[in-house]
Amino acid sequence: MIVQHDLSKPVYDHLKHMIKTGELQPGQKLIQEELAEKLGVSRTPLMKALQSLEHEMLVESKPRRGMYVKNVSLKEMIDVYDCREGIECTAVRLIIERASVKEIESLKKKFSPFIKEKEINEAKYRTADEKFHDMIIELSKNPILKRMSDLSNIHKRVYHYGLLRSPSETLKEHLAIADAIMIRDVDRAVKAVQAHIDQSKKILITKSKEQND
Amino acid sequence: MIVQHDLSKPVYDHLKHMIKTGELQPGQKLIQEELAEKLGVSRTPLMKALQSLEHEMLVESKPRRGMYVKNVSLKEMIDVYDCREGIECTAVRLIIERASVKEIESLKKKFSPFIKEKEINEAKYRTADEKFHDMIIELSKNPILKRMSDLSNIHKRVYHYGLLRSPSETLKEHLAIADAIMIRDVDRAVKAVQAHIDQSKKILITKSKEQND
DNA sequence: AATTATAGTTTTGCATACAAAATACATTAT
DNA sequence: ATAATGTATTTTGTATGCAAAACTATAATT
Repeated sequence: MIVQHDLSKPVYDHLKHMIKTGELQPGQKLIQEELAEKLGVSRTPLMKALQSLEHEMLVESKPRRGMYVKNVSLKEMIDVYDCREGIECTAVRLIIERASVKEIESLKKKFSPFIKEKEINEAKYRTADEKFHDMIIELSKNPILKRMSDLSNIHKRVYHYGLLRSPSETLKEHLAIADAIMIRDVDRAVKAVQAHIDQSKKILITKSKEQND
Repeated sequence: MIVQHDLSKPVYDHLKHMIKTGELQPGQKLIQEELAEKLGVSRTPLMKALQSLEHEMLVESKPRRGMYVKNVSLKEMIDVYDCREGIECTAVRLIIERASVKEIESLKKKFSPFIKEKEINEAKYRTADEKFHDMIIELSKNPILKRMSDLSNIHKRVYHYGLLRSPSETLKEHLAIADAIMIRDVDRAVKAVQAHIDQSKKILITKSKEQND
């Protein structure tokens, strides 16, 4: 038997992946024994992993009823976007304060492959988008901010509602953020982040209104 | 035996209280069997509660070593303050957007008992201070922001470092925040929040520098 | 005397057993 | 046929058993 120091960690990673890929569908009930057997562990480390995912809002616990893959509503998604505005603005402030030129350059590089292209590969762009926002949090070098960001990781599932805006549209905004950070202009960077998030939020609000008709 | 739907909830509350009051001291190791017996439960619901507290950064887990009451460093406290700036600015934005006049008035009322007093009772003021900041989060009516705020609840333990600033000094700032929200002036409210937090952060940074000498 | 080795103890992390709650199913009554 | 009731099954939440890791204390070695 393999000696593991913390079985719940690989289980956590695996479950997260299964949720992200849709192998576990939103709303799906997670039967402990069944899942535990599938992953080859007992219910103890499985539950520990599920609790972590619950804290990240990827999983929902209904007491005495069970655990379910979280079904993210448009309302919640809007709430998440409101939060991210605060989180990312704080992050860019900190980056401008403490990140090196090299680090900031690596930020912009995330999008350089797309600048000259006419037809942007959506999947690739989406990955770059995610990494860009992740990197903003990383470069702020604030572990607590990172944890808060993880808490709203469900925002990455916004794609379940389809791509909100075209890459050509958001690419400009992403570059504007990176450029403002590069010249260490806090006000401009904050405004660029706010504009970027607000635009996407607007789409969500429109969709939300449509849904309620 | 009393029928409980979720034993870990009361255990969680109890532990949180024990940490807040200092019955469990920062840095103290939490021995599972010992604590479980003391609280009259088994290790299973105890561990569930401890994991929740770990996510809130009130408890720290060292793998294979055990759980410890978190010892908050000045560095971390500064990180928390940086985060709270983002969180609370977002909150006041949302409050101005969606809170009723009545709700906003209740915010300011938190400090009305202190306005005319010459000598402010520190303990009472501290409680009002906590409730004021809690209420800012509540009134934003964003459950995810609330969770993020809970994640940085350790900031409430800043008092371990002594009262950072005099009530007479911060009272003005608190009222300025409330007033700006009252007249629904976003820019002013945001600036008031930033000024308030930055002032306290400055003290922390000074203390931190002193410590490193 | 200080450091290392070793035996014994404690404590963690995982697996599992078990009772109570929730759910599914079948039987009866309307 | 539908609703209601009772029974069987599944599943959760808690307790507990057990092996391996970590810790402690004592003895051995330099």
